[in-house]
This record gives sequence, structure tokens and C-alpha cells, in this order.
Amino acid sequence: MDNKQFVKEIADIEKDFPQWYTDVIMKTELVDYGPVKGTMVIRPYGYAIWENIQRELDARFKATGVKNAYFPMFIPKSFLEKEAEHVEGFAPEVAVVTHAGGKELEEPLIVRPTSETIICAMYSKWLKSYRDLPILINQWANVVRWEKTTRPFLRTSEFLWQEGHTVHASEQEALDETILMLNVYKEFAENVLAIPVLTGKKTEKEKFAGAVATFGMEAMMLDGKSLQAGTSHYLGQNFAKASNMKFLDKDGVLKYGYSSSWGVSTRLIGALIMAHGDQRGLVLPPKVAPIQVIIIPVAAHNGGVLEKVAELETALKNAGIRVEADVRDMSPGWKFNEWEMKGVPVRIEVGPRDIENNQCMLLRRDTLDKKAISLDGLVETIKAELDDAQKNMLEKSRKMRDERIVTATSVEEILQAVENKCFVKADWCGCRECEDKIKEETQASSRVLADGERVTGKCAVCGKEAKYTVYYARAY
RNA sequence: CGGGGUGUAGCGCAGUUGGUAGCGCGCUUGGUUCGGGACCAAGAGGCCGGGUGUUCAAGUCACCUCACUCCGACCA
Repeated sequence: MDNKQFVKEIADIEKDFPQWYTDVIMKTELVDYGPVKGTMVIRPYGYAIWENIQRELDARFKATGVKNAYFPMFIPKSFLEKEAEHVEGFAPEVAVVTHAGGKELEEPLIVRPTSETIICAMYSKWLKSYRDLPILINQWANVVRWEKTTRPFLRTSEFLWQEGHTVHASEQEALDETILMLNVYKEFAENVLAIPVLTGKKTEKEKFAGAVATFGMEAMMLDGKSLQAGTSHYLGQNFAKASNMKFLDKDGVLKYGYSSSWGVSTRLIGALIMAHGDQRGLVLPPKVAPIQVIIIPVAAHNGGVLEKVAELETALKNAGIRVEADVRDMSPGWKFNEWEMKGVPVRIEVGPRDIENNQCMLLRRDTLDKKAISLDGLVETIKAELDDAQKNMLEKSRKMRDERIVTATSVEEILQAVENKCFVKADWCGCRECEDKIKEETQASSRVLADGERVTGKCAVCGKEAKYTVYYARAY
């Protein structure tokens, strides 16, 4: 760990955002760089965040009837080539295995960039009757995409994610599932990650390769850029046809199934860092924090301090709180800074003076407020503080985001808005040329289509009748 | 794939006109400390990214190469 305190002004954070982001990740020991370029090693502290995300998401999936399964990471190259748009979208970034067992393979294997092809191939074997539907399966896995430039959590050559793949008897059912999962993601992002998100349909340009329609959730980072934090795709019969996935329906007719797929990745950890971080480092919402409460003894050489610390730790642990006591032999100030940098939501200090007064000091990471609290009813107090921190972080993020969503009626206004680190809501005629022009002149891309009222009713680029209202932003 | 930057101790860096390796932090041992990154003393730790060349002599100069990193184009 670097000896210097990791403190930057907010202005510096925005100015040096990529560097700040990388520094936070490295100094908080979330990851290390892997020996292969573009790969990362997720260290225990970072992985614990992922485990909490997994646990919370898994419970939500299961509540909708989804079950977990696992499919192979190697996919015959020919599988990928079955769906025309899909292969075009992914071919440039797949890793291919050509040799194994000491000889050249007859058919090269691709390392999955996503598993639609292999999962649909298996589903086509399993699916016989309408009674087999719906198929609702999720897998937790790693995927490989050989991107040109990489950044820890946001874009790495290999990343962890979950991918849900469902098949349904009708278009409507599959579309309902797509939207249902999008809403699961939204609820999860807001209530667990404390990150408000915009959800909606993506434009054709931003659509998943092979999908009929893609829906996404977009989160605003501290620097005003948008991060695609999750996607849910309605695949229609595209993959069903490509892998001959048919079932005999009630009416005795052999039909193709309708499928959906949806996923979120370890990128969510990147979103947490960039949405909540401050000049001291990470700020983690309690529900995903590996350590929710850190207890730091002060003047530990004095009799009774360590005993009291252990007593409080046990009490909190028994109440189901993720708590640790930092009893290392170093100055308290050092520990304060380290655990603040690591984003622990609540810190408790216990020293001789506190014990005398039957109290302890409590510091909230999200507000940096420090106060004395009684040791009577400590568990309840801490629980309330954790709940409040969770709520406060969402409110704070939502307020910041809402203040930075503006409307625009021209390309110039869009440019000005994104320069001011804002999301932009603008009308759009629906043509690709206008979308490309905005990207070219402002570096902002369409994020999702917005519901509700038009801004002016005219396309912000060409002035023709608007078919859509779109959120634009610069994006990661 | 284009443009910049950096490679010297675990981390962060110095290293002058070429003369054979330094600082801070961390680490180890002992002692004093402990309410916002403590202090003293003694230690351990190096293929100067790699290669070739110039030279009596290269961390330093030249050429090549590799890696990392930032900024663009492409993307979860």
C-alpha cells in the first residue's frame, strides 16, 4: 500500500478521472493486473463485492423462477457462424483455440464471448413440447472478448458475469421476460448498488448483435459519462431458427421458440467505484460492502480496550453484520485512512474514554459525519446507520444525476451539455444519419430511448418530425 | 490500429558533462508510543525491462525490441 494518503480534490477527480479510477482500484486492493495483457486478477476484497452482488441477484432471479446451470466455455466455431448478425458482431473479438492435445484441431474452438449459440444448441435438443416451456436458465460464468483497449472492471479481455437465457412459446411471453429482467436489474441497481439507472430500449445502432431488440440500463458516473450497466435482449426467433430450436405446440404445429437473454458483469463493480467514489477513495453501499463495520481500537495498550473491541465485534457479528476489528499494531490514524479508502460504510472507534462513558465513536463513510453513540442498543443503532447509509447514497446519486439531465434542441446544445458532464434528452427522427452525426460531432452516443413527452417534437439534428426521444451521453 | 508518456529495491521516485547504485515509504529486529497516516536505533533487500552497438569504461549515448500506461477509433 502506498504510504501517502489517497486524497484528491473533486475537481482533480473529474479532470484525472481514468487515473483516479485506476488508482482507487489498485490502492484498495480490488484487483491486480494479470500476466496476460487486458486481464485482471480479482483480489479477495474485490471478489467479496462480487459475491455480494451474486447473492443479491441470485435471490432475485430465483424469485422469478429462473434456475442456475452451467455450459461449456469452448464453442465449435461453426456454432457462432449460424446467426449472421451475431457472427459479424463478435468475430473480431473472439479468442480462438486452434491447437490442443499437441495437435491442430479439425474444427477451431472459440472461447465464449457470450453463450447464446451453445445454449440454444442444447435447448434445441431438450425442447420437444410446449410443456417444456418456458425454459428459464441462468449461468454464472466467465467470458472472453479481445477488446482493443482495456481498463479494470470496465473492459477486460476476460470478465465474470451472469447470462440468463430463456425460451418461450410466444413473442409476448419472451418480450415480457425481457422487460421483467430489465426491471429486476433496475431494482437491484437502485436498492443494492444505490445507483439510479435509466432504462429503455436501445437504438438499432447500439443493439446486441443478433437481437431483435436490446434494452439497457445506464448509470451516470461522477464525471457525467454513462456506463451501460446491464442489458436485456429480446431475441425473437433469430437464435431459435439458427439452432433449429422447435417445439410441438398445443395446436399440433411445430414452431420455433422465442428467446431472451440478459446479463450483468463485474463491470457493476466499476460502476460502484465511479458512481460513489470520492476524494478519499471508495464509498461502498452497505449491501455490497465486504466489511460493513470496521472497529478500530484506540490506545489499545490500555487494559480493557481490546476486550471491549472483541465484545462489540461478537455482538455485531451475531446480529448478522459483516464486521471486522482491526487490531493490528499500528497507529489508529493510519487505519482510519486505509478503511476509508476501502469504502467501509461505518467505522467504530473504541478507546479508554469511550469505555468509561459507555460509548463509542461512529463515523459514516458516505457523509463523513462523526458522532458518539451509546453502547446500549449498539446493534440496533448500527443497523439503522447502515440502512440510512444505503438510502442516503441512492438519494445523493439520484439528486446528482437528476440535476445533470438536460434537454437539447440542436447538436450544439447537445455538445454543450455533454461538455458540461450532463446527460441529454433530445428528440430524434429515427434515422441512422442523425444518430451518427451526433456521435461524430459531440462524442455522445444514444444511450436509451426515453418514454413520455417529446422535447419539441422535431429531431434535434435534421428538424424532421421526431419519432423518438433519446438520452444521449458520452459513454464508457 | 494511430499519437504521446514511462520502464532503476515490494511501492513511489532521484541519478548532472559516461567513471561501477541512491532517497522516501514499506519490510525485519529491539525499544518507546497509540483519540486522524508516531518516534529512535540497527538491519535485509538490485541482471538499472531485454538485445545489439559506440567506448578503456554505459543506468546514462545510438539503434532495435518487449512491456506497461494515457489519449483517440472499436466495444459489456
